[in-house]
Amino acid sequence: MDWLGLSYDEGPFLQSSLIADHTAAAEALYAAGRLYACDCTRDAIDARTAGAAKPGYDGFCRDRGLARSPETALRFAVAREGETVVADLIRGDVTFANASYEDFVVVRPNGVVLYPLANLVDDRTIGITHVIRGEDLLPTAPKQVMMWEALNDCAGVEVVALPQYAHLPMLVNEQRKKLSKRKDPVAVESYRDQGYLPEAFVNYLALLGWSPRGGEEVVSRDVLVAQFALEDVSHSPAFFDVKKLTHLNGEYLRAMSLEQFVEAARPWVAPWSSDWRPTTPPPWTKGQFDEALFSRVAPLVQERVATLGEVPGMIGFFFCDVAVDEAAFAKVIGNDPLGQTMLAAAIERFADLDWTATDLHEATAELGEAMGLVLRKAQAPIRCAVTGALVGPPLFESLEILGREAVLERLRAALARASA
RNA sequence: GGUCCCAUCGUCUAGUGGCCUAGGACAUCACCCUCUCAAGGUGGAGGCACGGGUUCGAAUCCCGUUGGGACUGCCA
Repeated sequence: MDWLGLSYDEGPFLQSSLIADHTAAAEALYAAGRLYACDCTRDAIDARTAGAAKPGYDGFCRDRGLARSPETALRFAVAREGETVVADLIRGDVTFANASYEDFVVVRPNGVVLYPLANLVDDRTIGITHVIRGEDLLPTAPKQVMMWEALNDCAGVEVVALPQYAHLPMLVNEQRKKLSKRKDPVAVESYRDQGYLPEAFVNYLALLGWSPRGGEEVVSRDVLVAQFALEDVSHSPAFFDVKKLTHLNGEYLRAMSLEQFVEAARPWVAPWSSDWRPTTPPPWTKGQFDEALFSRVAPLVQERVATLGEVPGMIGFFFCDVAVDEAAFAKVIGNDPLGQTMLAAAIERFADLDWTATDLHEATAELGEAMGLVLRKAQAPIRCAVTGALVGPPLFESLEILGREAVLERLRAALARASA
């Protein structure tokens, strides 16, 4: 929540500190005859209702006039007729038949007030105006409305207006099932760890079930706050699409200034100088890393990554020994005589050359031309020798930044490796 | 089983009776750009679940069907 910049205006409140209120509310309800004692065990209820059309508690103890004891729980006497309406900000009035609710337990035999009532009492005492939660809680909303109104009817209990309810659509997985904390990757921290920006994450989340006016999907937090309305929220479940999140994150990354990008990437490229650090460290050491060098390299990768976690892998060759992609090496150098010739020619040509990206570019093009190779073919062995891979940041800028000595050294090493 | 919710491209959505031969975004495909990869540009394919109504006119309203989901604890 902190990471996402989401904060609260008051609280947090500890439910345990409001226990006296919970008990008082339960007593008031009992005194008003809305709660009754019940000593049925689960087994007894099941035995009684086995084969019945309607499962659940059958109201057996409702009229038995049982006295309260350490063996009795307190159940709420739900009206047998009529209906309860939940005025939902998102879905409108949702009507439930009271008969479809059983007399649910509100207080345990040991006196503990259960969550549904406790939660509701907290809302009343804290002055909650809006209850915004997942759609999965919609079926329990009538119970709360019933109890809320029952409480308002109790003598000596302050009348409090019902809060506004808003039941948000569920977030589902590929199987269209409600997202599960156990089975699905819902940990926000892991997105931070992978290098998603909080602004992008919040932006994407807002897009799930809601859309900004005007059609522009990249919206700042200010616009979000100004435009968002519960009434506009979609009614149907949404699938969390990481691909789209990733795209959006890339847009945010590219929209940053160089300074912002460099700073945002710090935890991934220089974790030792950052308060927070991702679980995967960069392939280089603190001694190998060069802050100034990174600033020069950053523009090369800023528009090529969609998450900050991708940065280290893309620029490792600037700071430490190249991790050679064997398949790539074999393809353009090991098994390709032309590639080796190209390297040899480059070593000679690069020895004395104005060390600028432009000259490097031209020289490589000319070398290739002399061998009948287009530039895309000519640069491949050089790229592989220097960066270890066939894909990466712009080659000639990279060579310029890396410096003549390092480049020549790697070209020679690759050539030696090929003939070994 | 019962109750409730939901139903527009693969995905997220715009759409509140005529502006819809249904718009956008992600993904996807093609082309362009190009030193690789991206980014960017252009274009393509792709959807109103089905059936009845209501109406001069339905993606939009009503009913039904089908499909999906949630809930159904002396857990929170």
